Amino acid sequence: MPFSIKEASEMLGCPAHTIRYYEKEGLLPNITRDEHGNRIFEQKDLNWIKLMTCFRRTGMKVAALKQIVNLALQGESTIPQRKAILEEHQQELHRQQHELNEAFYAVNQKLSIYDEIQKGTLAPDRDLRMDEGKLQ
Amino acid sequence: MPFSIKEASEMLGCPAHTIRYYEKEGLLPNITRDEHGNRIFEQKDLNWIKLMTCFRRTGMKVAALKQIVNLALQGESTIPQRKAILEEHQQELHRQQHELNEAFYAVNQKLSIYDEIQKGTLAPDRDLRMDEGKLQ
DNA sequence: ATTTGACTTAAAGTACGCTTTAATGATTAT
DNA sequence: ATAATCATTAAAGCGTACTTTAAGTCAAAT
Repeated sequence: MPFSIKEASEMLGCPAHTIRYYEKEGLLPNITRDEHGNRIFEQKDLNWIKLMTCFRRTGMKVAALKQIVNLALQGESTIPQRKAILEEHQQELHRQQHELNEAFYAVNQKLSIYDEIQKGTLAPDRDLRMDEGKLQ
Repeated sequence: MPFSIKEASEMLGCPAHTIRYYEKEGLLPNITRDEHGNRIFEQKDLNWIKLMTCFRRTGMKVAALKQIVNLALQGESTIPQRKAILEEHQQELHRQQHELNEAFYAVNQKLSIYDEIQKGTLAPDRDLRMDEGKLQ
């Protein structure tokens, strides 16, 4: 059940150096060590790292994650603050969803313009243009 | 119909310095100048900048945008390469959508765990844990 | 025995995308 | 006339998140 940093790294798809970096930054407060000082990862640690990387990949800053951890370590009374941080990230996710939708629209439009040029349906001089007004 | 850099900046919600930086990097090849060397932005320029920032905000690198522009300047024969770049970005958008969905799930779950702790429905010692197995 | 490989640390380096600074010039307002 | 406001450039600086390097410890394999 316990894993080495290499195993953890492989299971998570996350470089061992990055895991050490996260621990140093205070994102992983409960990683124990064996008799040689080597890190031991349990399943719950992997789950926590998964959560951290999930939030990181969607743009939450290391400093914000650190803050959540620090608050959690102070106990239940800090739940309102933690909630506020997560709700802020939820907002950020909504913003990203909006940007993603716009980008999907734009890339699809560009690709179909290319198709039309290649089929000869469209004059070829629109290379550096958007179709006016369609992108908010 | 023509705009100063300040007007463009305000209309786009993008710092003037950033617009200059994009031009210097070759992302905006067709910006003309007035008799004093000041940039003049037309609606089509604004549309193009909008497209560039849309792609940038979703993680496309400045170098990739530059490459698209360079290819477009070489004419219609480069459409296949441009298409390839855009299709790669489309893949990237799908990856981001997946990450966004995971993050939405995780943040919602965390928030409802907080709610349950506050309502007394859940024991309060799960602060640093994910609910096992629910996040892929 | 010694080589191989996994682990440790602290610190320096890198990539990227701006952002700020500094030095200068022109137009408009008072 | 002079100050404020807008513009220009090149270059330096910055923030973030790693990533790499260097130097070392330990245990198993040859």
